[in-house]
Amino acid sequence: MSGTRRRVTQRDIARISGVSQATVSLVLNNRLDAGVRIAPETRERVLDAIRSTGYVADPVARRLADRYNRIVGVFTYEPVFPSGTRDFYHPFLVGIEESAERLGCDLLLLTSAPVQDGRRRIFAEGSRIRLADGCVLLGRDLDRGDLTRLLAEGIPFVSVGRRDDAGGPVPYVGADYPAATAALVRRAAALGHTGVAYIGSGAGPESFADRLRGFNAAAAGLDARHLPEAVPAALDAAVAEGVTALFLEEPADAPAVTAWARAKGLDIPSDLSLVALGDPTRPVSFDLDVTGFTIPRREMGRQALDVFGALLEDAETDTQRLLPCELHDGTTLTGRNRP
Amino acid sequence: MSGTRRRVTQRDIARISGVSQATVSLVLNNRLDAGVRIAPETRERVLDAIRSTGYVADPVARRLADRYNRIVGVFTYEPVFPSGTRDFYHPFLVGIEESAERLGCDLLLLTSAPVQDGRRRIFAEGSRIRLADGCVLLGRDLDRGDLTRLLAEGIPFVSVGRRDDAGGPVPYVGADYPAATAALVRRAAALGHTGVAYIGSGAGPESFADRLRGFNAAAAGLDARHLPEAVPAALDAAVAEGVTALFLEEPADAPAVTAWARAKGLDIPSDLSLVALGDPTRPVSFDLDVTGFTIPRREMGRQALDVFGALLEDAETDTQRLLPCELHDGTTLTGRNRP
DNA sequence: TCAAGATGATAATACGAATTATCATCTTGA
DNA sequence: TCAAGATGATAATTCGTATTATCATCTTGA
Repeated sequence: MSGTRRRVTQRDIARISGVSQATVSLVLNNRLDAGVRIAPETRERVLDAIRSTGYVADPVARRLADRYNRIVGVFTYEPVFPSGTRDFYHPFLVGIEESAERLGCDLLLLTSAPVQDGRRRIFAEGSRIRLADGCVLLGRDLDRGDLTRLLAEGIPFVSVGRRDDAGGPVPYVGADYPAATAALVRRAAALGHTGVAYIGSGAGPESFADRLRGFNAAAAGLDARHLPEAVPAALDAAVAEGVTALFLEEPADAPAVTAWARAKGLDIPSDLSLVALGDPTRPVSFDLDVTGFTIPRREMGRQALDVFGALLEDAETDTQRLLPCELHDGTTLTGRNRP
Repeated sequence: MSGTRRRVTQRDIARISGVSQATVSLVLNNRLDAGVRIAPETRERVLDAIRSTGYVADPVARRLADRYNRIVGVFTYEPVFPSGTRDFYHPFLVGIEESAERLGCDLLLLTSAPVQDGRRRIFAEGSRIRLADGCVLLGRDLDRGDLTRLLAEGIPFVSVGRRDDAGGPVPYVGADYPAATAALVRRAAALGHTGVAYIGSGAGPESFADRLRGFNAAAAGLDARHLPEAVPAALDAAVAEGVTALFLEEPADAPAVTAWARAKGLDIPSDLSLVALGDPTRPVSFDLDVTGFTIPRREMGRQALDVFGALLEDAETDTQRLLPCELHDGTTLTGRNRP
């Protein structure tokens, strides 16, 4: 390469067009306030120099001066391009990218955030979050401390997925798990199921708690129970007590549950119905078309950036949104005819 | 938001411990050079203040004082998170991310680049390519004009995939298609195939031309032909003239070719062998385990950033690298026993 | 006793852009 | 003709950190 290359700076533009650095800055920011005046022909001269050099402000310097860069940080609590969960996270990113393109923003993948205790922390030493105008957070369970600090420092951000308050309301675009889960429970009830079970912790990440809440609300009149883990012993007991429909918090558990059922000589769905509360977070190869609902991942990503844009511009928006999930008619939930 | 709590700065630390800001910086960076001396007890005092306040250097300011902003632009000629080609581009990004994390760089996805004539252009009006220290280019066919201009302007960049000169040598990390293709042709020859055909344009992107070149080189003594398109008529003719092994430039065409063969009553591989020259760029669901080679995508991404780092630091490196492809033993290339 | 060297810390400045206060110069109107 | 206002541009400063040149002060040794 031709020796040492230096960025083109405002000083360079100033020298080329015969004005001061301050003038260049004023032209660039299109300042038209009272008190700031630039002669049209001077403005043109500066703009010409900018065009001919392709000058772009150094985002680092801009941030130091507290300006925006049209850069959105994307922070995930796992590697951004994970191998295992990529199929799950990919649609979110597709949506995010779509909106970014529309908004004319670039995405900064916060890859240099070091991994501590097996997961990333936003505010680890040297985190470059401040390079971006703010960030979008992706991941199943975010660190509560991170959220609190983001709020406290006034850094604009949006979570993909509903979040509980963290020292203040957290902006998010989530999926309406309670509604979707409740709808499926009601469908099961309408099909004659009276013994239903929720399989999964129902605690930890908000998305788990939300599902369980929806389940409990809709199962009020039924014989409902909650199995924190999909272990054979618990499943055995539930079935023995008359449970005929299982609701899976983690759809990736479906193969394991199916295997158990097969071993027990139970047919799905004629003996036992199976409902998946969402999409599998791990890739599973599976032959059953499980009834359940689909998380509007792409749309969540898209709207997350919309909310983010509104936050930056202090525009009025609904900063806490729950999007409806689409119910999926599979083959694993059928009518209950036995007495 | 709870008022604006100002960051703790070196100035604050300096005030607390009764020294100058410069001293704080020296202590922080643990400078022990000749000419820089800090009394142990002063150092302790400063460190105490740092510990008690939880001070962390502002990465933005730190970078401003640096020559580089440690941002690597990632430019793709299609959306970075495409739906259709995701499985193909994904591994490159994984590798790029890995190296970025190691280098302490952040990745800026240039999603704001406007699409013109159906593809993105680097140097459009308002291009933000100069936000970063340089960039990594991804895509099957890059715009020659863009490459020329990048070279002319001395912007550090590395192409993922080999590129022809564009007014100068283009730094790249590519896959050695000629070698891999030639190896497979030789293997076919060793298995008794004498009539072989290359299916695909063999022109346009460098990766296509490279494959055809490798094919022709290794097929010198055979009855070789080149079918620019995988259309039935051409395939019929080739087979009629004694071709027994097909080499697919675009592995995603495999299902179409297989369907044609099936319709003609040709069995793969007993009547006709099939070789895939790389990985499918589009997702295909397919039941055959096609013999061919695999592009070292992750490693290409990784090394691309290594080269990029070397370019930035004017370090000596091989800036044009071809990585070997791994041959994949499938079930579609077998011995030819007929006379 | 006094110059030479060692020691410890600081002032000044750079990095690149944004902003405010200020300064010339030119128009007016009376 | 001259003060008041309009016009156009700039010098100086800010953001937080890193670095270099410089400056006191204190030890030595002869």
